[in-house]
Amino acid sequence: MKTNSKQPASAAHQTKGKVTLEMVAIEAGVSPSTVSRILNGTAIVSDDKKNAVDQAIQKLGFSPNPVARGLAGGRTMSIGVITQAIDSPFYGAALRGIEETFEPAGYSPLFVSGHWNAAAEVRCLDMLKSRYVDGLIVLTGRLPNDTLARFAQHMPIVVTGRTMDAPNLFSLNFDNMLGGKIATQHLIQLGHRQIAFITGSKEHPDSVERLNGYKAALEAAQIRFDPKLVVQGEYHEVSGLLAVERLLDSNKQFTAIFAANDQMAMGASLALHRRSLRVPDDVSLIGFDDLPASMFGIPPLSTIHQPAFELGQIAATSMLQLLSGKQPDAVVPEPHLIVRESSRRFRG
Amino acid sequence: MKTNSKQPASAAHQTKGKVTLEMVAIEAGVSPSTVSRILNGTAIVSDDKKNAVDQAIQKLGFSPNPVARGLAGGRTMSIGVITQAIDSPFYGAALRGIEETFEPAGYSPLFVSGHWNAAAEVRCLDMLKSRYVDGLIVLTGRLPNDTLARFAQHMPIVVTGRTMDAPNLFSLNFDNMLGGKIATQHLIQLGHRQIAFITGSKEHPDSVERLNGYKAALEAAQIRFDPKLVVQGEYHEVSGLLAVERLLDSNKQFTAIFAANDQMAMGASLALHRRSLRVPDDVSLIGFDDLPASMFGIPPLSTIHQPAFELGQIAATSMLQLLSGKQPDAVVPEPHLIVRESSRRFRG
DNA sequence: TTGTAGGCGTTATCAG
DNA sequence: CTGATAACGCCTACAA
Repeated sequence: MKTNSKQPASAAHQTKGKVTLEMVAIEAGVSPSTVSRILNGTAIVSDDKKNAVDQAIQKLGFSPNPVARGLAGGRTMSIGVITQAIDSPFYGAALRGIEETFEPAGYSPLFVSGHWNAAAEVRCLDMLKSRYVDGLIVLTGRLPNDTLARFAQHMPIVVTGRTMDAPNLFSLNFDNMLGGKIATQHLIQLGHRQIAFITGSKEHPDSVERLNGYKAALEAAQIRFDPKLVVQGEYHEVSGLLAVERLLDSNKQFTAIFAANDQMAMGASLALHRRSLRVPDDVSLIGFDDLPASMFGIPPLSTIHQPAFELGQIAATSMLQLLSGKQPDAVVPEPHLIVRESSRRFRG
Repeated sequence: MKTNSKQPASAAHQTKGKVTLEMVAIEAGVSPSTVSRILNGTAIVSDDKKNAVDQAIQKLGFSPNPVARGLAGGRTMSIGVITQAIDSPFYGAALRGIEETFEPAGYSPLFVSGHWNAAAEVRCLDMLKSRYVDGLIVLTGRLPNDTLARFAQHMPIVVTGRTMDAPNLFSLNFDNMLGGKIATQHLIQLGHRQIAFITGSKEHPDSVERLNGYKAALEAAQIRFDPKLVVQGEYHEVSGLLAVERLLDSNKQFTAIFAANDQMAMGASLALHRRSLRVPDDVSLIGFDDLPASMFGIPPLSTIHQPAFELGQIAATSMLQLLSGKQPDAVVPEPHLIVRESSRRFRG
């Protein structure tokens, strides 16, 4: 809990007429440049002047104007954040993590949606550049690596959902393959051998990684991979529902389903329910992401926890480090299994 | 050092080096002020100059710098949006509506979270003002009306979740009372007479309105209002779950539950499930909001549809109108009932 | 109708 | 170390 107990001195809270840097300079009896230098730590200034300025700042309740800063080539104190849908239940938590870690640092995030569309993301990029953001956080998306690398020449970038190496850029990847493997292993350990997999959108790299994890787990358990058990989804509820219906209609036997995300798992669950198949009694189900809502599904959904909130925090922290010239070294937590009530031992 | 070298105008679409208004002016053979005037429609300019400028803009791929605009006192083309939690499943849709309607208009929203906390919202306000947003959209929250009215002197404001009248301010309210009434009536028409109500957070005005609707419906049906059937929740899943447990433990009889929002309904549903009470066979359940996920609950949740996405669109549209000097006249759609599978006729 | 000259609040580049 | 003096890119009087 941050209490931000930084109330400016006396009548400063009035904040009415804007206080400018120049006013501070006059009040402190120094030049504007000196004030600026103190504010930005751009150069060393004598202690007495520094004190005088600090006091003047307190007294007047001055706070630098980010817009003017932007124009003058300084820092805007704003970071562009390209998410893919502003209302995504998954990225939502990441945005919160970003917001919360930037706030105490005085930075404000600028959220824009890329809609999983490279062209749209490029537009976001231009918009953000025109607004002089100090840095950029890209939550996955489809921008080509080299576009990102090129952009990183202008401002620091933190990207998630991929691993790449470029100057002034830090990437944060989550081990989707491992997550997929863990989920599948869980089902296998429960005695399931006919495990269906609902994929995410074809173009999503993480979906294919999760599929790879599924295959790896199968192979490790010497279960033959059967393409007929793989059905295409698109990462949202209806697609999960439809996928299961197709699966059912195909008459392919299965005793468990691994959905590449929780939203599809929810859809799958409903499809099963409609056909009078009970979860987990008749078929076990596991999702991926651990959305807040998954805990309250009926039954509560077993899933792979993905640390979206922490991911946001880490991305923001890394950005802060980049901004201050340090090399970030954070690492995304490993996926881990959350066993709830949608999966259980297979009894033939 | 910049030698003021003109761009040879050809590779303009490259958008590389920033194109300034001054460059456009030179290209078109007019003065910067003329270009500005054309851009902002500030004054009448001769057709030929206008054409020349338009062409120059096309050719150079010019687009005005919002930061410079902000500093110079013009429009930043950005609108502050105070939402309450950036990852709220309910407001998420509204944000999307806002984003989508602003985009084609060239405005970009600045999303900040107020956390249902007046002090935090005031900080957001200051932050947004310092960033020279052209307008402000406030999604409910707890800011006092007069604070809003005062702020509206500086910039147009659109508020949701309340009805108030002030110059340069437009308010959009949803009929929560009616919604609550409709939900309760639905249950009553199904034959239920012992209907529990799970409230939202105490301080939320919409929660008490929904409760009022509940009471009104009861009264209209000549059912005595019983305070013991009202349990306190806090608008999130766990609180709904806990509320139902308390209700069950109180041994108070009931055959249906109306939860003041879908999230609590989900929690309630799980609590019922844990006690082996089936929805809707043993108890009918209805929520409020119609979250995207509610359609995929088990069973799919009956609820009151609240047009969050449209609300966002309407708020943004109204802002656009305010910005162009028109008086908004939009009105929020009325609540309506969505009957799904969590409610059914009572059979004693 | 159109151009010129300031100025918006900071930072950066020079001299001292 | 510190202080003038330009920018930054645009808008808005004021003049012409």
